[in-house]
Amino acid sequence: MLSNSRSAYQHHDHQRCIAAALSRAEERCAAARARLTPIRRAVLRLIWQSHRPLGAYGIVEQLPAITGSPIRAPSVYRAIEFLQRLGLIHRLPSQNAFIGCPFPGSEHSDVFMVCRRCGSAAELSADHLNQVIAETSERAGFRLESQTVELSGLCAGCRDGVGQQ
Amino acid sequence: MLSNSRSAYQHHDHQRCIAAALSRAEERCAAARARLTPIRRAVLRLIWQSHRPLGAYGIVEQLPAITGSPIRAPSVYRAIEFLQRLGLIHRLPSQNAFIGCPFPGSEHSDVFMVCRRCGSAAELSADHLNQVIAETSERAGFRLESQTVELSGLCAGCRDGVGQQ
DNA sequence: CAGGAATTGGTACATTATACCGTCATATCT
DNA sequence: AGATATGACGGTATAATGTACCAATTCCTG
Repeated sequence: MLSNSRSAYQHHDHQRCIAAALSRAEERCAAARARLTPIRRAVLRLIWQSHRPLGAYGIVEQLPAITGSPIRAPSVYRAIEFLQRLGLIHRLPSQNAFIGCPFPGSEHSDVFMVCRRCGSAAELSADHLNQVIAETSERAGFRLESQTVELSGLCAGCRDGVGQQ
Repeated sequence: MLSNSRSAYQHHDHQRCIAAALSRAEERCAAARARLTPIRRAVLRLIWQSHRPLGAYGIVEQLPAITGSPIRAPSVYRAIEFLQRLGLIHRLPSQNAFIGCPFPGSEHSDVFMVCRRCGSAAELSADHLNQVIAETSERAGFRLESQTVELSGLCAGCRDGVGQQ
């Protein structure tokens, strides 16, 4: 079972999180012969700034602090689309927001646990769960192609009253 | 396992679908001492017009044909909120659209199978799947409160090339 | 270097959703 | 029935999210 629920919900060296994500992104881009341009890199860094999903216009607001000059919505959405295509970020439909993927490149299907108190989202890819989803679809005569699973509730920290925020 | 995948994806007497949905709505409202006003009823009927999720502004456009006079967005959203609160409709976050719930009142958690070809969405509540989701959350230290599961793929009809649309 | 593809800049606009306030209807209590 | 509280609706304006389009620039490759 792949999961980043530890680091998403508990104290950790988040600078390492960011650095690791950017490093994985470099790899992915090299492998795909795609360019991690300054804008794309800045958008990815911003999305990784925390483990809380970030909206497109939140990015638009915060980008100038990184790039120096304002970047408009279309450019941000283009960067987002690129990062999504490479599997570096995911979109959480219920929030109109984006979150960094902790294991891009590895085959996995999206399951997100979103804490309603601290807002952090952890990603998880559990073979058993995926298998049951596949079986359930199959039994209903449905040919499953992709899935979005968003679980809402309380993360470990917030449940015990020691949440980060 | 509760599911309406038969009727959602195959030929059936859809007028009965609508009538049954409205009848269930009457019951729910009576039980909750809530009022199924003409607007709310018309919105519910429109959403049940097909098994394809319908957006709020699609409703705004089509409402005059039922009510006779134009109804603006805020009124539609108010009706939607009411119907959601009573569990009569669900929102599909990835589509910004709404779909009638085939089994309101009964305890269930939302799993939707959305056909990318015909656009129809069936709802399903599989005990086993729900249990595995609960277990997976638990194991990750997450206290699950609610869930949204959207499966995308091909329904039985479209898979076999005999889809309704 | 030339040519083509990819990327970005920027305006305008489309789509989805909500804040706000005034009015009207309904239910309840006396 | 009349007073009053609550709920529902009408309607304007605006917020928030997302896209179409075209021009300008940058980058790669022959």
